[in-house]
Amino acid sequence: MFRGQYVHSISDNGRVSIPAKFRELLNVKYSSNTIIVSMFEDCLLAYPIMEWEKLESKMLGLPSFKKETVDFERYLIGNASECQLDSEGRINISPILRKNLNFKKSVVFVGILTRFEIWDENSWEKNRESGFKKFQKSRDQIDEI
Amino acid sequence: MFRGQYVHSISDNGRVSIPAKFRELLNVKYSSNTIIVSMFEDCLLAYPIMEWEKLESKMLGLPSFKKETVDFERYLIGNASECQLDSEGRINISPILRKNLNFKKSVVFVGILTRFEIWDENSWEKNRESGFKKFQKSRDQIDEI
DNA sequence: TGTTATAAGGCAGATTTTGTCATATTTTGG
DNA sequence: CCAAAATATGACAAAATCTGCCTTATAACA
Repeated sequence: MFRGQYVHSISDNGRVSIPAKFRELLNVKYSSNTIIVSMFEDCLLAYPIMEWEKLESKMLGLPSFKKETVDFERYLIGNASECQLDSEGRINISPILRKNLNFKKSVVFVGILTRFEIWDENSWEKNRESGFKKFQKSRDQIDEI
Repeated sequence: MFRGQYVHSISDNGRVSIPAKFRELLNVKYSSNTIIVSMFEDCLLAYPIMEWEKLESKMLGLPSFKKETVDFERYLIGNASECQLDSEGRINISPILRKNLNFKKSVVFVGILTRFEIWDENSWEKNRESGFKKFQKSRDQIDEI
């Protein structure tokens, strides 16, 4: 499972290396170094290809002209890009995604079970301040599930 | 699957190159460089010929005099045009479609699984601002499926 | 038929992406 | 605590991609 945080620097042309722990998980558990990176709120969302395909096959079953489907797909699929880790364990983040999320110098990888997020370091710091409050709010609801 | 966004510039006479990733998918998965381009909301909608034909056969099953069928077909089929990618991977967008959608200098390709959309860059920017809100609205509904 | 407009073919430069190597830094194990 | 291994990242070269431009082909029109 993806867990924990790692800060890496991102090059001018958008290349960044994936944390070794995550790479190992991709190799061992998913036997694949292909991931899909998309947007979600204020960060990138990365899935091992296998997990992403589960999501996509759900989508393919939806009524394809329905407004809600289009809005959802346009956002989540429309921002998605497939990445192969290179021999050094790096991927490229497209200029569009970097611009959208204001990626500057350093990014933070945040592992979340079957996926991981990638934040601009500054955004992550800002979000972390309000994060604890959000966490407090969510506590009770989660227990009820 | 078509995914992600790519910004390309469109020439004065309406020629534009299809993103390399999309071209590859057409070659590898669909073994054809013929696509059908039609209109949809504020953008063009492009299908590999094979996917388009699936859509057409669905339509043939619809009650052909029903108001909704006629309206839908008149719009989607009536605006459709077949395009072959040239040796450099480019297609021409007809003057009518360009005028309808106000295509100026740059267009954005948005991959959505079995099809992709083509937006004028300005329209896309405007839409994107409201896009996240729409995505938020659709999230819960999608989860329930 | 000749003229103009539109579409298509193809080359070539600019830019971007990718692959590989090298080096600095961190982690690990004895 | 030190040596060895693993990791992160910078730098450079090679390859791919995009796009402007020029040319040729086709169609539209007077």
